[in-house]
Amino acid sequence: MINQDKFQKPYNPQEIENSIYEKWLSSGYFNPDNYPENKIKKNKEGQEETFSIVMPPPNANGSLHAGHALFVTLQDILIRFNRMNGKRSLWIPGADHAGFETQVVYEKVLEKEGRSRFALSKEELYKEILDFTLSNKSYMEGQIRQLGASCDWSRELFTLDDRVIKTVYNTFEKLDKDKLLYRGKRIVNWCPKHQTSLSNLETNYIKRKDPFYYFKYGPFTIGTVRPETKFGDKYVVMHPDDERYKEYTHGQKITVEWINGPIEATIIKDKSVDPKFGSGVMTITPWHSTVDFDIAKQYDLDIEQIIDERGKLLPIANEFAGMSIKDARPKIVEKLDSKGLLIKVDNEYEHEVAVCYKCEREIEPQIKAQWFIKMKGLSDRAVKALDEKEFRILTEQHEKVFRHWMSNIQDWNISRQIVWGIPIPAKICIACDHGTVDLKDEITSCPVCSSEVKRDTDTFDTWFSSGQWPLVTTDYPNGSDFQKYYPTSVMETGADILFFWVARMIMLGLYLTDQAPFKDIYLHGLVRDAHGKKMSKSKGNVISPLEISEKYGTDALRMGLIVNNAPGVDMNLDPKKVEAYKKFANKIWNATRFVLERTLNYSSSLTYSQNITNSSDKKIYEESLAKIKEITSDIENYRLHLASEKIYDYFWHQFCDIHIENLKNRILNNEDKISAQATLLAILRNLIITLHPFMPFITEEIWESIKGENDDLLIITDWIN
RNA sequence: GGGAGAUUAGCUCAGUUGGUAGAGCAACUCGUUUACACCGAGAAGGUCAGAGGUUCGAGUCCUCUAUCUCCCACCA
Repeated sequence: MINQDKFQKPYNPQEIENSIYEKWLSSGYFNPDNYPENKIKKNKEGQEETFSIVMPPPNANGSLHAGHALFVTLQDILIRFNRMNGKRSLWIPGADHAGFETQVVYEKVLEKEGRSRFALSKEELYKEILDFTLSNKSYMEGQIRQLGASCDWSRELFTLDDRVIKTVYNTFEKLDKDKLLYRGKRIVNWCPKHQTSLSNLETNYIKRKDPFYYFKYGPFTIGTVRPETKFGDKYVVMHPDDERYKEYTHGQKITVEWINGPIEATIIKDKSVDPKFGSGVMTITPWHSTVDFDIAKQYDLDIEQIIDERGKLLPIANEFAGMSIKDARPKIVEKLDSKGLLIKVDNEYEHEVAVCYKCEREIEPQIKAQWFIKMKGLSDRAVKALDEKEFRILTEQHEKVFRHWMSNIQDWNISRQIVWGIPIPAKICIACDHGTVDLKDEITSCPVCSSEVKRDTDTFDTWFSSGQWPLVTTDYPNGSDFQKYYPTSVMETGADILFFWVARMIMLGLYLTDQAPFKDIYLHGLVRDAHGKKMSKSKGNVISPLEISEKYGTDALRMGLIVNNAPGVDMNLDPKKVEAYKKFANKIWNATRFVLERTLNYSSSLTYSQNITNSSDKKIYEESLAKIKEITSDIENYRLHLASEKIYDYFWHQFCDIHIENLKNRILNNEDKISAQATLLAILRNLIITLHPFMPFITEEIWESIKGENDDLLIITDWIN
């Protein structure tokens, strides 16, 4: 029976969205276990067809932003489409504790309250961040629901759940056994503010002009922007073929006057020095420079720490000890100048300095004992998998970037000196600093020197555990989901975390299962404001997807996010565009009302197309089916930006503007009326089905009024094929 | 230093395998005709950055130039 009362009022998304979502939830259809058996497609081998997506777990440390709204929309469209196409479709939601990211957010909270993380014990800090994260997590889940995500909440996983930790620990141990893990004293990117090491990906480079100083160093001239590191410089390096310095030999010792009096310097000849840069001579500071460290290691030179973890000079700096770099630099230059050792200053020197990607404080390279994963073999396997099409990257430009990064990969530092994360299960020798993997917490003495050991206090880089996300969410290695849904169908996420996350998931997935964790990779770009500007709080141009959704409706927001927004490229979100799709929702609503008013004598959907007898009606019906076929093919090939545009255009400018306009006169004038009515109803029904993945709320609401007696919810209704 | 990409209507962007350019917004004219003014009808707007080339045919493929954007990276 058709209920048309509700169509007397304009469409109001706020009134229906919550109840529709509740209806879906109580139907159980978000969970593929509840999929009606008779609808499931089987492949040639008689196996059920499945479709699966692992949701990139949003960081549980704030509200959802436009990027989240975009990925929810894209993934929900794919899931709904495949669900309607007879596949058991699983979308696994999650929440990310987001280690360093969240700790940084929480430190800002502390700062506002005038507190410091360093005044808290590790346990206290962990507890506070956990409470903060869990409350954000439930808030965030509500927002994902508001966006219409048809994910299976019964399978939701948090990145600190026991199942995750267990898998991560086993992987850590396996890497150790396979000799892909080592603990090494190496130069790491050290952030003096956050007091932790960072991976290369967590550093940015900013262009800066700094004074470049030339100093007299014995018979040589050396150049530097960092005089404060030069206290311990007792090696002077030049290219072996540099004619200017041929009188000096490798290993030769000379005495030079330096900052705090005369020192003995040793000549090193090494090809890494560029004779064309400056004077072609440099001194090295191995503790605080990667290049210098490599040279020092090669020739087995002494390595001395000059600057501590807080960015202050150590006792080696004599009268400057305890001073910060910033304060000390001009004073050191002054002293060198007064000793007649300053030759000149170039104030126009432009270079790039590494900074912490969160606080922009200059990275202070330090030598630290950290856990590293050898990446070369893992990356080779990933590239081979790509070559052999074990998975594909749908956007060509990203495939190129991926290959480039993979072939230049470096070992991965997975240790972080923060409390908010998964503790590294290892023991460290107090005497020799040797690290031993110890999942069961049973090792009490160092296997190398038998000395006492302590627990490693570091935690894993978040991305080490996230890198195993498709495994843990499908319950690797023995869960039935793992058998059924791994490898997943598609990984849809932001192009900005291609290296952070996608690359690591591929490498770890291949390492553990010999299968890439997903078949297709769909990457979306950044969501910018209406004029292509990056959204930022300071610019005040942040568009909250939840506000937009409340104002224009979730369906309109979803359309605004995807129509004509091509995969892989940055996209602009213009509220005016969303408004246009709010009008579209209203158009759909009114068109439905009109069609129902003129066709009330039809109540069973099954008879619709059978009553199309007029030959021109048949033709437009066939044309509508052809259009749907085209749209279907676009969705199957991830061209959602085209599919959404086509369904919009067809509904409005063909179905409404032309077909309804023409047929309504025939109905009024009683010319082949039944065929005209049947045509309108049949096309409307098919279009509502086709629109559903894009605009799930309004279509489900309309479906209630147009479905046949034997039809279930639209979410589970068969696609038009 | 290395890499990837962009340049199409006033603005923001589509254009899938090469076949005489499309959408939304803005602006213009007309229209309240009984689904819808959150509307309809109509008109306007582009030598597809520039120059060469391949082709019967190029926004689409190739080369170069200009401008812009992003990513990666241990040159003192």
